[in-house]
Amino acid sequence: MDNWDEIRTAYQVARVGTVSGAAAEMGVHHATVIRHIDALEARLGVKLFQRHARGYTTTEAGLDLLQVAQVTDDQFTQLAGRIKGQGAGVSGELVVTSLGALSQFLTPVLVSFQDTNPDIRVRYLTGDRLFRLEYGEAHVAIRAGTMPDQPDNVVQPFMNMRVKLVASDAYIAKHGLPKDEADLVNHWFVAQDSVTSRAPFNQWLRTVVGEDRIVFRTTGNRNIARAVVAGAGIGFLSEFEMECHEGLREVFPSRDDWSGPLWLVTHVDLHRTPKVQAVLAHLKSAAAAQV
Amino acid sequence: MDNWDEIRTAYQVARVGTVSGAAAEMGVHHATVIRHIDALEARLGVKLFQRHARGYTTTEAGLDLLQVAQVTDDQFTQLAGRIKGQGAGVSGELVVTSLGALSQFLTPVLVSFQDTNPDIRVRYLTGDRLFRLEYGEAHVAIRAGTMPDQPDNVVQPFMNMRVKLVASDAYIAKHGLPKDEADLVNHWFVAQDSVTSRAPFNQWLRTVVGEDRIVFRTTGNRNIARAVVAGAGIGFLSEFEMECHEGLREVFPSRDDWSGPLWLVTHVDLHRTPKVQAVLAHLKSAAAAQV
DNA sequence: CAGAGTCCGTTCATAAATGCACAGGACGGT
DNA sequence: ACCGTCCTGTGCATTTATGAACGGACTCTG
Repeated sequence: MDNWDEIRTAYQVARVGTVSGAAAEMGVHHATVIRHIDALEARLGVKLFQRHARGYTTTEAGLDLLQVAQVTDDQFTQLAGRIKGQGAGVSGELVVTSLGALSQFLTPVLVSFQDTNPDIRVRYLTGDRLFRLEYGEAHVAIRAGTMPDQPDNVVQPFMNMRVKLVASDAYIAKHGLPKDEADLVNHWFVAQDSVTSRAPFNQWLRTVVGEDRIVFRTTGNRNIARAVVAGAGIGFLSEFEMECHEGLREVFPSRDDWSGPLWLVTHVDLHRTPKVQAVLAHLKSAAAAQV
Repeated sequence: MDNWDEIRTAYQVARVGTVSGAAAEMGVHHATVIRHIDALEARLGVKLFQRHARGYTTTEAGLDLLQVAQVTDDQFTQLAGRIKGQGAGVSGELVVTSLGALSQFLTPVLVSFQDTNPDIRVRYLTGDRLFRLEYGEAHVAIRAGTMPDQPDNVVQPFMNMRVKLVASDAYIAKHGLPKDEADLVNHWFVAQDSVTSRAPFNQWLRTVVGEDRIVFRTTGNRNIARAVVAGAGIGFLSEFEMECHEGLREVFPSRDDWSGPLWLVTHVDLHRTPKVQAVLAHLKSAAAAQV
């Protein structure tokens, strides 16, 4: 049973009772209606209507079709209403993904967004795996590093992820503070496990101190923070992450070339929707307040 | 929400996940699928899918459409099955209409037809008003008189409605039996109220005896029979009607030119269906058994 | 009984949807 | 790293569906 348009035509004829009336209802020529009915009946092998000069009368099969198509028409109308309304309002699911390092900052922001938009259901995804916008896995992604330039993505600058070079009180008691930048080579460091990390502060660290000075490598910012707290060495931590650990002290003033930009990335198909626009505005105002 | 075919296309894309797959499923070119989706999204103002090189992923709106259209597809499939099967089998309603005079003969025939086809629901309509085949009011009509020649009707000879000239015992006791045809002018008659009746026996009666000899006119064969039983005069009764009244005797041998032919009439749209064919065969075999 | 108003059905010109071919991009296996 | 495969997207030729117009039949009403 393909060709749903013919069913719709037959439905209108059954409802109105005449070919002309159905044609006017649908805004097409009555010859089109006749052709649709003829084609549908030929395919089914059963007459749906009895033709006479006063109009078309349904047979039993036509009556059956009328009842089924009536339900379909109602459901499609409701569907159209839902879909159109859904595009307009700020409701439904909102999926945001980011680096795990940002959860400390993003979570309260998203909670307050949900608070001002009660119809929103937030899903905040962080993970090793990159959640891909083009597969519909997220509405908004927050990416770090160089500006993404995927063709289907809309990219906006978000904020700078400022990092600080910190050490625990235990480490300082044992090794002291670095006197200046040149003194760093005499200290021990905690860093990302991936040697090829393209984060600017990691690249800076690789150029300033040798690889052999990095005595503790691990995956994930959370583990790095734990290692620094435990006194394994000096490490880069985001300012958000510092706040939730005790006994950490900045060992060196922040340099501008450590901080990498963060990008708000949305898929072009979703970018214009009010929902995405609302969350983007909320995120940007939160970023402005942060500075 | 017009253009149900585009909904169907979107449904297939949502189900399969790729434009190419949906196109193959529907037997059309994938460019057609893309155009349908674009048109539907433009009309709704909302993206139904996120496009990427690996296929199409549903948005929330697309998922909603998928669920609604899934139901629709099921219902249309079931509908097609019902309609096709209904054309094939002998079931559902069967509407037969005839002169009221034939009910004595037709009713048991139709009962036995329903007995051998338990899925049939018989509606046997008799009435003053002519039930019209072209409006779908009946599947089969039994008509008397000259052969109907409406263009959309299929006409078959059915049987001869034989009538007998009868009188009640009470009448015979009072007026005696007519000796021969010429003696009829000395008797009294019961006949149809409509002077213009074109039934052959009525025309014969009008030529043989004068109008003044018809002392009792009424409408409907049933009332004529009652009048004859009551002794109002001699009258024409069908052989079926004679059987259900006591004290009636034939006063004159039947003439061939009294009997008018009966016709089985069906609408051309319904004539080829097994249901109509089955009841036609049943009626004709019953007529053959009658003779 | 006649005329006006509807409605269906068919033919031909036109507009619209479809199919085709090709290009470009992404992914996976070798 | 390269090649093959599968996917989407677009311009152009063609088929298909649609629209316009006319004729015929019926019904209702005055």
